[in-house]
Amino acid sequence: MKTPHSDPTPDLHTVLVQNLGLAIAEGTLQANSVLRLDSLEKEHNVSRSVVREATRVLCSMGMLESRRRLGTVVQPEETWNLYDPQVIRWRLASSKRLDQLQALNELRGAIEPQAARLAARRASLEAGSDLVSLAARLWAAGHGGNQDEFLRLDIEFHAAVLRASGNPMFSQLHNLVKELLTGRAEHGLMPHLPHHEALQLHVDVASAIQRGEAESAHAAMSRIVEQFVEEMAEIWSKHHAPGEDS
Amino acid sequence: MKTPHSDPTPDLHTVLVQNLGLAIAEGTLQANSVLRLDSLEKEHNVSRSVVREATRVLCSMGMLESRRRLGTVVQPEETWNLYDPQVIRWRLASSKRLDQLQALNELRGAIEPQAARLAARRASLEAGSDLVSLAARLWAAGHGGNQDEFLRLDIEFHAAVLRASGNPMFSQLHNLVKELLTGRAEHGLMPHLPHHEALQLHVDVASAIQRGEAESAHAAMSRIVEQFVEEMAEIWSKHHAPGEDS
DNA sequence: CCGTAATTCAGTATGATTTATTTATGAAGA
DNA sequence: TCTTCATAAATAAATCATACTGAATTACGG
Repeated sequence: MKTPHSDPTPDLHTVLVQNLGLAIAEGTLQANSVLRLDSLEKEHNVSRSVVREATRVLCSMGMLESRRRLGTVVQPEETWNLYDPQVIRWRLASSKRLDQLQALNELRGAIEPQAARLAARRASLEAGSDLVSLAARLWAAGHGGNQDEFLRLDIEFHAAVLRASGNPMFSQLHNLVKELLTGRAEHGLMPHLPHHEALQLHVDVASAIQRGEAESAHAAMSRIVEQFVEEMAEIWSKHHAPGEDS
Repeated sequence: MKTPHSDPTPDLHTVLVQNLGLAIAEGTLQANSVLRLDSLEKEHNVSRSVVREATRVLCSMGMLESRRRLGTVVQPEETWNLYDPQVIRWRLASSKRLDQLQALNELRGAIEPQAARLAARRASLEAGSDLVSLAARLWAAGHGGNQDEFLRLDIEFHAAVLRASGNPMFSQLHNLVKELLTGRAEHGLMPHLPHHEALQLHVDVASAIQRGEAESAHAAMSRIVEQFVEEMAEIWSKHHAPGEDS
């Protein structure tokens, strides 16, 4: 058996996209900087095709714009595709990580309650039951102190609600929520025991959706997100005594 | 003076991205179809580099995935970047236009009220005043029956609120709102005279933001979006007697 | 059944050529 | 002298064509 999780050496253009994307997101490559393709070739020791493909991708993300006779120009943040998964990751990896986290939390705060509301209006009986059972298992895992299982079910629950909204644009944000939840766990910003209220709220969301009570579903989901942010902020402030960062 | 709005012949790779993107969004190229680079070369009469750059871009949008020895495979909708401006346009141009419009309206319904709420908490005095004055001009244009001016100001108003939210991910969605508003106007789905209530609601949003009344701002903006959808649906149903589509 | 070779694509490299755009140039006109 | 405008030169991206590398799959032979 070969090692199951060894990335089989990513393609060169992928690496270059990564490098440039990170540098632009970080600000190392400032807006309005001009890059020339042939210098990128030499700096990164790759061929023109690789450079072209990479820059082309970054152009479509709004991070570059290539103009004849000028070069390819680094674009300001306003034109980036802030919803592109890669851009999100780059921003999370940059020094503006906290700003990005806040933006993502606010986005989540806008989307998830609305998704819950729509789910309550649209979810099939089956989907409703699935959500209720998911919430029950989540509740059990929370009370049983099984952190890994709790995280897994939490992610699955929120993905299920988003999916039940019937709006593909909402469904797609399950990746977002996933990143936020795992991010919180990885950085030790999660309380050892999930708050009882939070557990109950998940159950409330599920049963409201099952019963078609749109406004209750919306309200409960709003509380979940609010609590999430509050908890994170609280534990964050404990961890970070004045004078720290990163 | 040369004609000001003549596109200077788009680059070949751009055209190819467009063609393939449209075909995939439409479903002409179904998920799991396999494309080969050299056949694309011949079919579109372009060189290898053009094909590679185009497919690379579509890969980064999640619409293609290229695998060695296999070819490049068309991906299902779930993996597309539904927030990419190009993808949004392609979906709006496809036969699923109505579904996409609904999804976008629901997204807007989630984002804008939350943006108004945050704007109320964060907007500077100056930004608040600007909003109020913008709303006043909007109100005047609405009452004066100046449709073009009304549309222009409406777009500007919503963009300003999104910007005032302080969340760049929200700000970026001003393009979305713009497309929805202009789309409505272009398709004759706009009442000749904007409803008085709608005009008043815009004023309400602005003054709530100026005063820092987050919940009022949220509520008023919610009503605006609700009304927008209702109006569109109403006029839509009048235009489309039973048995029509397109 | 397993290991090896052949096959088949995408990935990379490189040289030559075309095209759009800016900048420089210069001639005609005020 | 200074403008104006057309024209030419320069530059870097865009395109084309070809060759070569490498990974994954299939076919083959033991």
